[in-house]
Amino acid sequence: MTERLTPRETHANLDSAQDLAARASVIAAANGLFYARGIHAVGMDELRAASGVPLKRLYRIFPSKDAIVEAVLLDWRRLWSAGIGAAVDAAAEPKDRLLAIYDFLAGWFGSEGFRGCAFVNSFGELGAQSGRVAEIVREQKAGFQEFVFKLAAEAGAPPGLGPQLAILAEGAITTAAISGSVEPARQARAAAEILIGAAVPPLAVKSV
Amino acid sequence: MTERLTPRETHANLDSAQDLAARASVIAAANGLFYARGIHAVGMDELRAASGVPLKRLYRIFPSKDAIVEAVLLDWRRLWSAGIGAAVDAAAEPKDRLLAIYDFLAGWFGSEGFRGCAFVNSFGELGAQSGRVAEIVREQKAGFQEFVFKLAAEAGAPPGLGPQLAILAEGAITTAAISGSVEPARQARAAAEILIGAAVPPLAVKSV
DNA sequence: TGGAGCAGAGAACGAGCGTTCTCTCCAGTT
DNA sequence: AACTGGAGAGAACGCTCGTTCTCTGCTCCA
Repeated sequence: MTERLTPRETHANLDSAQDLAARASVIAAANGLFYARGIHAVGMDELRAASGVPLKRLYRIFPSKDAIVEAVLLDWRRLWSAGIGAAVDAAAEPKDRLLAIYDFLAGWFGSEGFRGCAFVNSFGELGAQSGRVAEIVREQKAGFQEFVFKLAAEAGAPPGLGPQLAILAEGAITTAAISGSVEPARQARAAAEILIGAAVPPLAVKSV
Repeated sequence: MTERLTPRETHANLDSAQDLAARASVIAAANGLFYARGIHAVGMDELRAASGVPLKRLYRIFPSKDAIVEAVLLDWRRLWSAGIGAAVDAAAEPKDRLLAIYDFLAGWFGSEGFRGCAFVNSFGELGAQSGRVAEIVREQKAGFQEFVFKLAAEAGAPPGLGPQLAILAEGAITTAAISGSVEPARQARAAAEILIGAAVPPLAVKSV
């Protein structure tokens, strides 16, 4: 497994490591720029300047801008899953885990540079032209629906609750993005509490 | 008031009428093309071909493409208000008027060429670059919130219900656009029924 | 130490777009 | 009937952007 490498091979390996670092740098830069300003609005030269990766190397790592867009979408998916997963896992009770979604949203909406759902924005901008973008966005949204669905099931709710809570979250994101207010998160949370209460009668009622 | 016009003035007036017709034709064409494919993706030449209005006249009527975008956004607002207004007015009972929103959405989601909310799409594509676009979209969404708020008030609901129902509608639109399904309208409707029921206890309860 | 090859910087290229210009033709005036 | 003003068609212009190419210089092997 651990073979001897000639100096040239070592050099080649170092190149790969550099490529990996450059790749990460490009994705990080593109992530921020695409989210803040949209995808067409950010040119390759700006990406080069922001990432510090020369154009030549950039095109060696990614065959085209489309490939960068795809990589960034996948990175957004990873970040979103990690963020909301951590927020939900910080709660123990099934109902609190559901409500943690909206608390997570409130924090996000209030954060610097919040500009709505990156997937929805990309879909609006490129979904009609790029099948790959539309596909990734669909997968992301289906994954979130599934995530909420499972949390709802763990709370003992009937299957109808999951989609309702997911729609509330989606609507809160869009509304917050356009209005620039954090309120939609609280409003969605209040609605979710009512829907959860209606779907999962509290045990306390039975014991009374 | 009804002055005599020289033939040249008459001609000038006819020109104005032609401009009006051309304006309507351009907006109608742009409306369909922008919605289906996005705004950057549609060039002025395509707009000329689709509307039948020569480029020269087009630029006499609208100073720039941005002006066309703005006119189309205002047209979308008019169409949306008229559509949802008619749907709501077809119902008499306050609660039914609220629920009519989601039935209207179901019909829209199932219609040919549905691609989500034109305002949200435009906002995602241009909101970061064009302050005017962002402004119109914000106004449109604020207007819809107000519309739902008034309907909720007429149903005797506390002020919290309006935003919740608006968020549900918004979430349903986005979810339907990405998933391509009509289901979100039904799911949002079901959630709305529960929220309305919780906010406005039925009179029947009092009479029992 | 001489040479080979690759990296980086940035110019160059080609396509697409918004906008303007030119040329031709026709309607209406004198 | 000659002329003028404007309309239409489409070429042209200038700019941006994705992508590729060229040139310079450095680093690693013999």
